[in-house]
Amino acid sequence: MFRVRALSRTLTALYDEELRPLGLRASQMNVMTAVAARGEERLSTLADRIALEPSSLSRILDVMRRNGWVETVTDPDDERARLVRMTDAGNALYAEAAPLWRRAQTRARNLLGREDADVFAELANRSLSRRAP
Amino acid sequence: MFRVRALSRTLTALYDEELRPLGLRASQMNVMTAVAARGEERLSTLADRIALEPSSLSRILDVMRRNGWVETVTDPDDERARLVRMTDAGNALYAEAAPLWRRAQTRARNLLGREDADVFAELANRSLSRRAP
DNA sequence: TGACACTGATTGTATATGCAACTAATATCG
DNA sequence: CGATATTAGTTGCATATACAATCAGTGTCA
Repeated sequence: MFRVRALSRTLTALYDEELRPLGLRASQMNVMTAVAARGEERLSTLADRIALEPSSLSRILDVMRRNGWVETVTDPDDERARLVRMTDAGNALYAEAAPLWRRAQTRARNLLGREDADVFAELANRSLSRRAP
Repeated sequence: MFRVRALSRTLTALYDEELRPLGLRASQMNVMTAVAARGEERLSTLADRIALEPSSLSRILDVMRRNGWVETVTDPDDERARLVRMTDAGNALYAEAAPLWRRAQTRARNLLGREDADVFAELANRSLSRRAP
């Protein structure tokens, strides 16, 4: 547990370092990747998909909205819900971030060891899908 | 990377939940375990050992000190340095936390899958020892 | 349809975390 | 020795994260 947390801190620092030139953080990249992949999506659905509490996601979106990378609109089908979507600026940034992200991935793989990284990803996938009964 | 972070959040929530009756958090348990294992130790050494920035550790220790679980004294051999040690209250709490911790461990192993958990721990160990060149 | 339960999101509060800047103390070098 | 570089911690600032409480819509059921 301590190990997973330490690894999480270490990897986050590594990715943050690579993304710093764009003023983007790992947590935001996480959200951005999810939004970019799905297009418009509800906050709660998104939160669930990336294993974040809605309240945490709400806070992260505040920052991203302030930076003009995403926007949130009220769902016309349910006025309680908010739909999250990328802005043009967000998409542009996302494209810029891709190579930096890949560089971070490479560094992370080197840190973990090339084969171990795959095993790791696989295990994490299984664990996370098993989560949330 | 997202997966490691998600797993870290998930596990942290699980451990926090078990430890909540004692008002203890996973991050604090991490520090407490390290201090209990080593006895008196410098903040910077401790920080390095658990892969935390000194500034982060400093903040965590503030809370723990406020709760009376640890104390920090100036190192007589180097007045810049601070030595961290457990208090009696801290040791008592640590003992109380042990069974809750074990319960959390069990739940975590079930979540990860018994064998996978071992592989995971092993991989994380290797990665972390490889860290910090 | 009107009261009440339920759901989606936000906000209050607290801790965690890290980088950069700063302070205090020690080490180093001319 | 004294100026300077280095090192140990702390603090300012910003973000991340979660739980609990709250607010605002929706749904349900008598």
